[in-house]
Amino acid sequence: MDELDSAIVRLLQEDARQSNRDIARKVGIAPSTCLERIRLLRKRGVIRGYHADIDLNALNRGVQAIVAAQIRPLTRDVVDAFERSLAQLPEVISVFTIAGSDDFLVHVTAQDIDHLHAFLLERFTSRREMVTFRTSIIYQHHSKQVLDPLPEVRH
Amino acid sequence: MDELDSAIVRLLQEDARQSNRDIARKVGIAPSTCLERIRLLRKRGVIRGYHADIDLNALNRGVQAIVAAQIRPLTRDVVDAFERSLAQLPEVISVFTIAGSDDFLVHVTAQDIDHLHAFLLERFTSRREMVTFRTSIIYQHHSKQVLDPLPEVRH
DNA sequence: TTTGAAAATATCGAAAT
DNA sequence: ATTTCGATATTTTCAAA
Repeated sequence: MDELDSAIVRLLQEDARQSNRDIARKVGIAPSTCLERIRLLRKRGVIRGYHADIDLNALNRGVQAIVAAQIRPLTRDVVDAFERSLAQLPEVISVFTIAGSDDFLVHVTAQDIDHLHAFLLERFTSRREMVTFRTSIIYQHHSKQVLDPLPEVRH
Repeated sequence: MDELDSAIVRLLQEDARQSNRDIARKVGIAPSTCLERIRLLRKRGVIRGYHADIDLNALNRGVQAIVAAQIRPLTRDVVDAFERSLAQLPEVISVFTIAGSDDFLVHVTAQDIDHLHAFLLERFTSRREMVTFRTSIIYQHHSKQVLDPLPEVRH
């Protein structure tokens, strides 16, 4: 990851659909070099993928919430099964496994408040491993789409 | 948003860098039609952008945490200023404004635990509007990259 | 890394279904 | 309204320097 790679990564975060040629021009290298660099970044796992960012309203997901969940026992089996089953639910869009009094933060979406309520009653309340969960409606969510590398640690 | 649009949106979520030609072939329409549909989806704001997904470790962001923050007073001025100042911090990658006992969930990243600690001490502890905040280290974060529309509500 | 050339793709207007 | 066609511009891709 030199300066060139960082610049390429930054541009692809800004607009993943711009042409290799444009990226090459902006960072000041030949298109073929740029192409090869992007390939390597992809292969090394630095670039994990390219994804369109879609308006949740257009996906009929007008309501969002964060569910803070506590489960027991915290064994690998139970934790893994819980995570896997969450991942299968269409309403679940992201899961944070965390340390602290809560074990998970689950970012969920639904058509409206009624669907959110029904979803939580059907998929959360009834779980055997669920100890408690608290639901917080999300008023707004702003996510940074372009992240720069943080400065290296001085030795 | 008909079936065709949904299919295009799904494909662009899976891989935003595939060619218009490939997308057209996969959904079974002419490339020119596909191009026009993608343009309209973009124009209508259904597609908000295309972004490369980058490995946080490669960005020197090996540690993640969620900070649940409570601020007062909850006036528009204070809330807006708080959100704006968070957005400027390189460590902050996403902010949820929520209802409930906490007002914000702030997703932050840092080089390591020491930097996270220093960051929180410098940028959170000292704020005048901050009533309390609790920090939870993130062990894992899984985010769905492809979201389908939720079923329409029956009338 | 770059150059250069061929193959693939994007793009647009016009005509057709 | 969508598609097909044709024509051109642009881009990707790779072999060779």
